[in-house]
Amino acid sequence: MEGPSIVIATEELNALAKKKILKVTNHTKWDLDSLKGQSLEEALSWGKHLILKFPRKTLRIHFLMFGSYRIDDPRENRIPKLQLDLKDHKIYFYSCAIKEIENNLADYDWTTDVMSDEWDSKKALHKLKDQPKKMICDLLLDQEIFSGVGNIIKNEVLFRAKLHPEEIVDNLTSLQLRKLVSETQKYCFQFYEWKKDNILRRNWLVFKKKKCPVCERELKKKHTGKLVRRTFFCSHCQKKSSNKLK
DNA sequence: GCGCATGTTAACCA
DNA sequence: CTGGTTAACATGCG
Repeated sequence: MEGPSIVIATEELNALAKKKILKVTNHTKWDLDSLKGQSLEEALSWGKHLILKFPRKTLRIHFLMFGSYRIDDPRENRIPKLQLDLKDHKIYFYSCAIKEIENNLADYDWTTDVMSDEWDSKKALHKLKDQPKKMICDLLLDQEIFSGVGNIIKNEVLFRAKLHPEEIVDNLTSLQLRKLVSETQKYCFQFYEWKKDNILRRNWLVFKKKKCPVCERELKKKHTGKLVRRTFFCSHCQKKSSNKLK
């Protein structure tokens, strides 16, 4: 689950804040009995982290690849990692990593969170330039630069910015790098809107696609970069630019 | 039914 | 210490 999906989760959960938790069903390794009688104070997100603040406890939930949550409407034959029963609603978290964290959230730097009001694009640009030999397909997935960006967003951003996934920072102009950063934020918010409207998949331009939507050539599918993550790209529209003017 | 994939961490080894 | 590899986690899809 990627950053924008976590933001949607916080919105759905915040609608249930301040309601007393009547029952806790816990399959994590943490002792969460004390949540009973408390209520969710606030749900926040940092990148792909979902942070649940309770008066005397703070949990961090990471959905990894396969995790999910439901509000009411539980999955059949599945034991949730954590279930919180309120008076009128039940909240279920499935196959996720749940961790109790310190209540002070000062460890989180929201300037790196692409979905945050505090997102600092200049800082991201500098961090890119600090790693001139790295491929941009890897840098986009670096949670210390673009917290919340995942592999789907990476694919779509690279196509929109017309950049080759295996391009290294050194070979890009400052303009191209700024474009990369701005397209990332722009697409993250687009992802968020489409996801809410349930039309995310149908708007993918390259992810899991066969043909380039612009030139109609066959897309390349390759596991790129040091991270070896799946990348769909058009080698005609996303050319390497080794001799660009700086 | 197999193999892979919207992801991260930790153990292990060179 | 650094960097690379592997496993673990656990589910849906083609």
